[in-house]
Amino acid sequence: MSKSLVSLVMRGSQNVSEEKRIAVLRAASELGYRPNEHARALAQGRTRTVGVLISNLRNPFFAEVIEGLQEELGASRYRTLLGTGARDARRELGATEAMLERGVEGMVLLSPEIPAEEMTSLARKSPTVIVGRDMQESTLDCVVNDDFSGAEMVVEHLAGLGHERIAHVSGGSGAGAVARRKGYEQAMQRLGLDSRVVYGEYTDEGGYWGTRQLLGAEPRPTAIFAANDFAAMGTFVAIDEAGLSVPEDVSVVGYDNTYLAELALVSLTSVDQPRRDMGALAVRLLLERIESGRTEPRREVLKPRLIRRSTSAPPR
Amino acid sequence: MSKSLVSLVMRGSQNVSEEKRIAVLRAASELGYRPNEHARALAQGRTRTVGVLISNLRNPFFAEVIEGLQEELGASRYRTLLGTGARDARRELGATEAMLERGVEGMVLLSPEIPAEEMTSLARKSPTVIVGRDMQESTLDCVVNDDFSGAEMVVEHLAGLGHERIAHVSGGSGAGAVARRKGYEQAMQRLGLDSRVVYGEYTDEGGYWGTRQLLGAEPRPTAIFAANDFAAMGTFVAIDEAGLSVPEDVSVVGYDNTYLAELALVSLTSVDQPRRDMGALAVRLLLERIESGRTEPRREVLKPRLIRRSTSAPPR
DNA sequence: ATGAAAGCGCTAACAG
DNA sequence: CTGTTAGCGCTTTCAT
Repeated sequence: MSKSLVSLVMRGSQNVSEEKRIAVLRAASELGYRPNEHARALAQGRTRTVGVLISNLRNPFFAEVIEGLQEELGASRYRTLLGTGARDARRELGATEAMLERGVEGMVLLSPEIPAEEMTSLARKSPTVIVGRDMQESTLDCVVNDDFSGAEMVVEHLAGLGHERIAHVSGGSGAGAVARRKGYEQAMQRLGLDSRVVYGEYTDEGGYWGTRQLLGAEPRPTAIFAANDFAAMGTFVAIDEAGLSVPEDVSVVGYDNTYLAELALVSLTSVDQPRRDMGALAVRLLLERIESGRTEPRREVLKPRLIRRSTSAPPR
Repeated sequence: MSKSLVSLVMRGSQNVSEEKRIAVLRAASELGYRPNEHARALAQGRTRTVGVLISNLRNPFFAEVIEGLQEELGASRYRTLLGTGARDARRELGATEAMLERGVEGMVLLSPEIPAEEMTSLARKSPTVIVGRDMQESTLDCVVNDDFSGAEMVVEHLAGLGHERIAHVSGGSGAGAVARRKGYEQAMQRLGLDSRVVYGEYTDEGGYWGTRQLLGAEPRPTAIFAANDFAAMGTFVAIDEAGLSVPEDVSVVGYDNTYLAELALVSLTSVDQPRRDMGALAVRLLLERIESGRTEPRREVLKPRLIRRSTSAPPR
């Protein structure tokens, strides 16, 4: 019973007699034997592991993306190596470096803050795909949702309910915020309505202050498209403070369809990004590079969908 | 310029001439050299890595625990290996197995669902500490918050405001739910008040249905202690449906002080667990086992604190 | 201060 | 079908 025999058994080779196989497996479990990944990686020169960088663990957006990711990865018999960035570009880079030292064969970066140039040089070292941050003219693969058309859907939905004064609290410099604003503006224009945008942020404070501005001027909007669900939470507060109510006086729509939107207390109409699909697609792109050696960049834009809930209704 | 020289330089040994050191470093950066963790781990026979199992990525509770964890780990020059369980005991076990194969020197499990026996046998293979799940009479280390006294604090707070009919929507079989209920009951009894507990869950639905029961019977409570913040969200809905308002008619207090509680829209009085500290403490316990070889189990119980916000006020 | 050589636990030819 | 042998890239004695 030599090492190679054990090795064959552990990898489930066909060329082993049933007798030996059983003997090996029993011995292994009795001795509590566990194969050593490091030795294996070293000998094989590969790891079948891909690194996944979570820029910010607090963002509930990622959980589902990662589920989609891991499912697809598991199906291809790859393992995952998770890293975190604490939403700081330097730490993110440190995390990618650590992953590379651990021999990942490729990386998926979830909404990284890493500057574009550094990203390009990263991608030269190892196949890389970005999720949730648009890399327009890059050599990198990315998968994003179509913020532009998501915003259009919001406007169409509200206009369809009869709203004309539809305002937008933007997401400032957040990921996708510009596309959401542009989608809003273009849809408004197409429908012959006047745009009204105030600067905000992807936070409830941002939504709050933006909405205060909107409600402070006449004529006030009958509907507000908040840059994301968090901002929408702030919008509610400002509306309430103004003595108005949702959706009777003002309709509110968010973006991202986080579980905030799902809470019965909130029941926010919002735009859903296909998170699991985004994760799965990212893996497929990555494996194309790893296994088929594709090199020309691809940019996948997934269609979001509007989830109607209680915060949008026809104007009075 | 031999391999050993390079090795010395890479680890910053003193016994290298300045000349050679520079030469090596320059060559390394020119060639894009990156040390191979696997080879290193194999040669050294150790990894300076600890595994961290996140049972459920969706739970926002973990982000801060992990920050505390990683900070403390970094300070001791250890690295982190993250694994996820998707709140399923079998997957969690699979994840721990994968970590072990990757040679972690110990593990921190965050609110794992793994059955107690399996956990014990796990801990025999590798030093292990549990965070967020109480292992009363176990051979394992654990760090938890004091759910019992947290619940007492809630009751004292509400009683201090003048409430007498204080009800509790329990967390059913969730982690810490029993201790929270007992703390509530004991504090009520000590204050000479009648307990009223309905069975719930750690979800907004659980809070909703529990609260409906409470409000359906006379005399209705003037304050409700929900098992956690999510349940409190459901409590709000039920109170609203009953035509009552918070905190005028009914005060509400949650537990965990998640960011839900912080949202201006919610502004929920809640009990805060010292999450970062819990993470840091877990690491210290683990390192004691790894480096000092401690074997007798320790159970650390951290005091939570009450965060007063807008949902608790004196009764009418 | 630097180089040579052995070996960590495994896999991958190759031989039997 | 099973055993032998030679590395994978690094660290670690031990010489020089």
